[in-house]
Amino acid sequence: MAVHMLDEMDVKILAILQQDCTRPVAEIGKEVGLSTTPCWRRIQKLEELGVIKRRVAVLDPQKVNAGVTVFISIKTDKHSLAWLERFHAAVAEFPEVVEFYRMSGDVDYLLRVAVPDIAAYDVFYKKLITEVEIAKVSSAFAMEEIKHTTALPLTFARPASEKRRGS
Amino acid sequence: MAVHMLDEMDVKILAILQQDCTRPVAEIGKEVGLSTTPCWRRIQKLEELGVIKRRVAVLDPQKVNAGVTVFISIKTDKHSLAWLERFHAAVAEFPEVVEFYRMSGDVDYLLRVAVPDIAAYDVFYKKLITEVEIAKVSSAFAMEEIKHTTALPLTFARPASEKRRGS
DNA sequence: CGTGAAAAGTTGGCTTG
DNA sequence: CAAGCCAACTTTTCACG
Repeated sequence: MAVHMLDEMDVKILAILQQDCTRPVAEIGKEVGLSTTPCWRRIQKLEELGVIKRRVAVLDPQKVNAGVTVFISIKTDKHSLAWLERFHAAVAEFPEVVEFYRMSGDVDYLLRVAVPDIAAYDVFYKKLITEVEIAKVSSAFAMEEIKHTTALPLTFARPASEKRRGS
Repeated sequence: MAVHMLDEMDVKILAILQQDCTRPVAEIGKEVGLSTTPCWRRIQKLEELGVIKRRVAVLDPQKVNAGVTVFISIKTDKHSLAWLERFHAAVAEFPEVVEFYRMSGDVDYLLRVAVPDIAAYDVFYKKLITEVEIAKVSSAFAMEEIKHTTALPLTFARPASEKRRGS
């Protein structure tokens, strides 16, 4: 699953695209020191390789009535594969569930849920525990979103052949 | 902070754009039953209103070497405003920190961190506790990312004037 | 809201270091 | 093989009815 080999140029391009994918290729090219075509071809390749998964609009949660963020920790006692699969599918179905992880440690699952308000959360919560029976649930509300970015940290992974050359 | 009034049409458009913002306006228009210009004008307005905050490329975490997700819970004992501000700013600075919330309940802060591997997490962790002194920290690793979307649930908030008309 | 045309950007063939 | 040039094509954007 490692990087299929991204060079510094790719990383620069990705950094820009993670910030704003509407910028014209020519402009991006200029910024990274490339003319349009080679820059465009790199972007194509990054898309083919699946490094760029998609391009999406990011909405303001407040303004679309999804401003309340709740983290739900779940412990379960069932561990059969069949149960797991149904559980995963059922939870992932809810559009309110925007993130859903299986965790190590004392909590089995962690979900982040986006809802309009506390009342809506209560409704969601009831739907959830009706649909899937789970041993222990606990909710924690976010009071303030201090940072929330879709931009992943881009560490430049030096190709193996340059391992010993240092930085 | 409420919605500045989105109708069903806006919601349809936003749903599409949250999924894929590269689709031509004409095509989106066709899908929602609108011709190019009015569809375009709606998108413009949604951008002006800040409902659409930005358009970004979503990358594959594995493929850019940021495939390990860790949640860090922090409790603090300091509560002066000055400390808070410095703390927020310092933590938000780290590119590895992709989400950062002030929470209610027994944990004060929750962060989601994206790193290449466990070793890199350790490096990050040390940087973090060096930079900001915090009372209690605990880390939980995500073993599996079952769902992770940037698409918020779009509940159609009916305008006040239609309150009593039902669905 | 629809039409239509100019401006902007994308895409890909062809050439060159 | 990777970069640059250039021209056809697609999409955006906007004035006007």
